[in-house]
Amino acid sequence: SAIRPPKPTIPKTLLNPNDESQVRKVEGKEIKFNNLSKLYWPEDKVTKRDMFNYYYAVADFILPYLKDRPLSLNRFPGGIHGQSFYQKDVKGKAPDWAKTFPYSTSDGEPKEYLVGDDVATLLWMNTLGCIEINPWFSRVSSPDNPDYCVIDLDPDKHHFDKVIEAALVVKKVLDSIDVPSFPKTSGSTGIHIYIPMGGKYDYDQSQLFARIIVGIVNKIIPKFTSLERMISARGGKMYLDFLQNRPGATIAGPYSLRPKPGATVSMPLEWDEVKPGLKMKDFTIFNAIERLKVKGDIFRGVLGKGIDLETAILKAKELYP
DNA sequence: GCTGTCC
DNA sequence: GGACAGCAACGCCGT
DNA sequence: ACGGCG
Ligand SMILES: [Mn+2]
Ligand SMILES: [Mn+2]
Repeated sequence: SAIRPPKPTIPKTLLNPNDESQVRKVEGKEIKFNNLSKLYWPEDKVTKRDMFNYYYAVADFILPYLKDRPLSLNRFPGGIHGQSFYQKDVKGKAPDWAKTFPYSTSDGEPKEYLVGDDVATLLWMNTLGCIEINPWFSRVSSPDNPDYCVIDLDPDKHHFDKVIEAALVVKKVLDSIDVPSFPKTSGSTGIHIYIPMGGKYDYDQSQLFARIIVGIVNKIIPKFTSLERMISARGGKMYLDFLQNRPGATIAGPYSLRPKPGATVSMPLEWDEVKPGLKMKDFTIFNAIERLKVKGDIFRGVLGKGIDLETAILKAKELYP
């Protein structure tokens, strides 16, 4: 029979429930785990140890979405209510076995992103206080060509039910032009809708496509959605964020924990689950693993064959002149 | 959260 | 060992 | 040149 990738499995927990500091070899790579009883989500009594055990358990499911992607680190060393900060440059700081991706900022300083690879890299990133995972939309082998386009629904003050309503309009528009789409909760307030691009186009083209789609959606539901970047110009409406499709920009990836009360997870959904009654807190560190056991990874189409942009844009122009 | 420095 | 200080994004675009 | 934005 054909060789196929091994089915994802869920291992036993990595860390014992007692010791505050533990050292483990993960696939031959040594990682130190400290302050394991620190309450990262105090309201939910979820500790840093729980976070490591979660990511270790779901690693098989998450890693395809991290492998070969530069990672923006969003660090919460003091837990979800502590001071947080971003970090991109890990030059000279990552373990020697970790992969990195060189880049330079406008001032010309040579720097290096951490690059997603294996479970050791994932857990080392977690030791820095990275609760959530923010991977690029493209991989180092082709950094200018995203694997997917994202439509990011940012509700501001709107109820989650309105996000669901907007998501279903996005779905209807994409269906009408025969473009596949994959929704997930953000774990914070919104919904992310991914469209597979297959690395065939660049970020400008991907963003232009997202702009076309949200333009159509906004024409259908102008009363509560906006395309304005400036918050003050949105008039309290939900932001249909297409600008996130640009080099170096990120959103929390699938199965990522979020630094929010409830210890929510950015959870991939079936479209038939996107309906009134769906709640952000339906998916948390407490039930995500059980759901993965039952449903498996329902998001992999995102990394599959990309759409044909010319055909899709033509159909859109035809149907929505 | 980690590293290096200083006592 | 313990107490510290220092350090940890980025580019676009409107004004 | 600065600040808002994600
Ligand atoms: Mn968002
Ligand atoms: Mn956004």
